[in-house]
Amino acid sequence: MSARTVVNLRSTEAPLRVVDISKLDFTNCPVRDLISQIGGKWSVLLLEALAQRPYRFGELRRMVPDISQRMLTQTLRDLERDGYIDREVFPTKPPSVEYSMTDLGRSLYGPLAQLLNWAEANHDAVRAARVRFDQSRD
Amino acid sequence: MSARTVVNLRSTEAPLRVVDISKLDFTNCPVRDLISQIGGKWSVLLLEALAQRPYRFGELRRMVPDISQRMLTQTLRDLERDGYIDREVFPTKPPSVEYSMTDLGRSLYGPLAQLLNWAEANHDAVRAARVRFDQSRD
DNA sequence: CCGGATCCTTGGCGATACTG
DNA sequence: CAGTATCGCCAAGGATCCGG
Repeated sequence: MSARTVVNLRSTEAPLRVVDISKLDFTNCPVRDLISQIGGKWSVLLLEALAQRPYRFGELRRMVPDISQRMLTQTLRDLERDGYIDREVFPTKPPSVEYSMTDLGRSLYGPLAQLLNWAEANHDAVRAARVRFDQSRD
Repeated sequence: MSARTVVNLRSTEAPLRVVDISKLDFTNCPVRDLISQIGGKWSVLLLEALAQRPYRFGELRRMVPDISQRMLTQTLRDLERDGYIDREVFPTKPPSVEYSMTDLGRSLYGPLAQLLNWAEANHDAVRAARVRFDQSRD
């Protein structure tokens, strides 16, 4: 494909994002890669918790009562693997493990928090749109 | 639960997000609600495309060759239902349908674009973290 | 050209039981 | 306390055919 459509998005204040539409093939795409990870059911919740301060495994488990032990372990491992959080084992008896955010994780949490704030601020608008849509199709 | 931990997150510049940990039960949570929607496999991609300019169904289909017709229809309907995009039918022959962003959609795309920019800027760091993690467990 | 209907596969996630 | 291992469900998503 020779012709490429490169568009520089502009809002009223600043360019938002430069996108090459023809390159959005999305095989091994960074955007897809990140979204699919934090799109998991518990990732954002755990990132929010650990953005506040470090927590131990059991603390997180109690804070999120409806998460299964399996998913807590798995989600924490995935976040650790991507470099967003650190895992430190204290050789106490019984052993305890503390999770904390890395610099990369805090860097992610900046733009992520903006999106979460948007979600809270506009939740009513979205729900109203849904009601309108559902009613208009009887 | 009487004792609540309300923390005001602060980076070096500004408060990022005020979170009440004990309220993060996440049943009917706006954050979960939005993330689970745009966390779909194609939502962000279509939002990016339509943030540039309106497109017709067939155009989107050609732009994203690996999406199935079914998922294109379904994702567009979900985005329309949430009020992010508009759908306009032109009674031509054969009929054509054009999709375009609403004001709400553009408002969402602001913070979303910031996150996507972060994803692109830090993709290498994340992939490096993964390699380190995988190698350290042999 | 657009999209609904149907069938099928995959993987995310929960539940439970078991170790160091 | 902090995991691991195993099983099974179910919704997301792909393939294909049909219909206006």
